[in-house]
Amino acid sequence: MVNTSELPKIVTVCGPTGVGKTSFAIELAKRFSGEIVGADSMQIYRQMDIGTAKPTAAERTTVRHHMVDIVDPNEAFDAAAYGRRAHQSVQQLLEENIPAFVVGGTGLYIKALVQPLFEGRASDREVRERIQSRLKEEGAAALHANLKERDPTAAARIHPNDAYRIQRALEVIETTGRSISDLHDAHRFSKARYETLEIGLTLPREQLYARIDRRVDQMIAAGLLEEVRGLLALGFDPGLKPMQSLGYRHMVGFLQERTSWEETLRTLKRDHRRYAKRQFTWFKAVAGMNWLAPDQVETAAEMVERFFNLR
RNA sequence: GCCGAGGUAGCUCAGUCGGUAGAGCAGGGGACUGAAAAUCCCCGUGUCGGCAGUUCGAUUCUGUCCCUCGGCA
Repeated sequence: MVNTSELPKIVTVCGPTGVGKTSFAIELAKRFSGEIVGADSMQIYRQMDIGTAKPTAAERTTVRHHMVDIVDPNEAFDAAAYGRRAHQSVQQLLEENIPAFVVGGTGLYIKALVQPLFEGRASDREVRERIQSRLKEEGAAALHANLKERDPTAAARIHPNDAYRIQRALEVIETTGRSISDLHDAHRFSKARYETLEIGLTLPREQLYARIDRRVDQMIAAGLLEEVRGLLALGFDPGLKPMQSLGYRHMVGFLQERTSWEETLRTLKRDHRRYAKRQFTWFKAVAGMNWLAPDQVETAAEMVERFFNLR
């Protein structure tokens, strides 16, 4: 058993898209004169505001936000980079004695902050491109078969259709000379950087889905289509990672006349719902999660007080 | 009121020459260690509109009632 009492304390607030994390967290952080560290894989991108439901300028004046608007859409970024940079932000807050509230819906990012990922190395472009072209030519099944020879444990864990993970496993072998399964087995998320109070926001499925539908309509009304048109005009390629995310890929599909407007809205809402469901699956598996409704700020505040031993 | 068509999974429908049923969409569950708003896996029991009759057995045939949609009055 790891003694966590020595670790610095932070509060995390997570939950599915559209549940109301932003206003909840701002209200909570305000009471403790804390600051927010975003844990959202899309809000990190500048110029992508409407589709990512980024906190407004006013909200960010009320409570200072970190890890939002930190890279351009065409810059490389990933969970490990997030873990490093978010850790720096939190360190700084701790030094200044400011309570840190890590808020967002990207489970892997929160994990990468609290329990750093295994020591690997970002795959260099050459290796990644080589594997990608092999994937294109030979297909996922062939690469899976190849992985089975080089790292049978990983091959057993990864489904033959899961092209991304097959690719990653091969990358790790080529960049580190070791198998990803060995590295994982040695790592196992055994060390934590912080002691956390984990708050998960939830709502009955029906209510959440109604909120999501409404929120998508609001994004459209706020000019999501124009935002995407602007990004394209600035030269950002539709193939860029953030351009493949919810909302952005849908607007691109419409602009390229692949889908009607009606179909675009339908799939956009549907895909948001499916995303929310996947987030639930992730967060449900987090041990020690304290589930609350988004209007239970009061309860959350009491939990935070106890957590920080403020009374 | 009469004539016609139909009432089967949340929605749109298929089907059973009588042995209690299946697709698409929607939805649900799960995985997740440097692309994670990504990627991947698994999941279809529903008074076959109600009641009665025929039958060993009816969602399937017959009768009747209810409802929906057309057309005619």
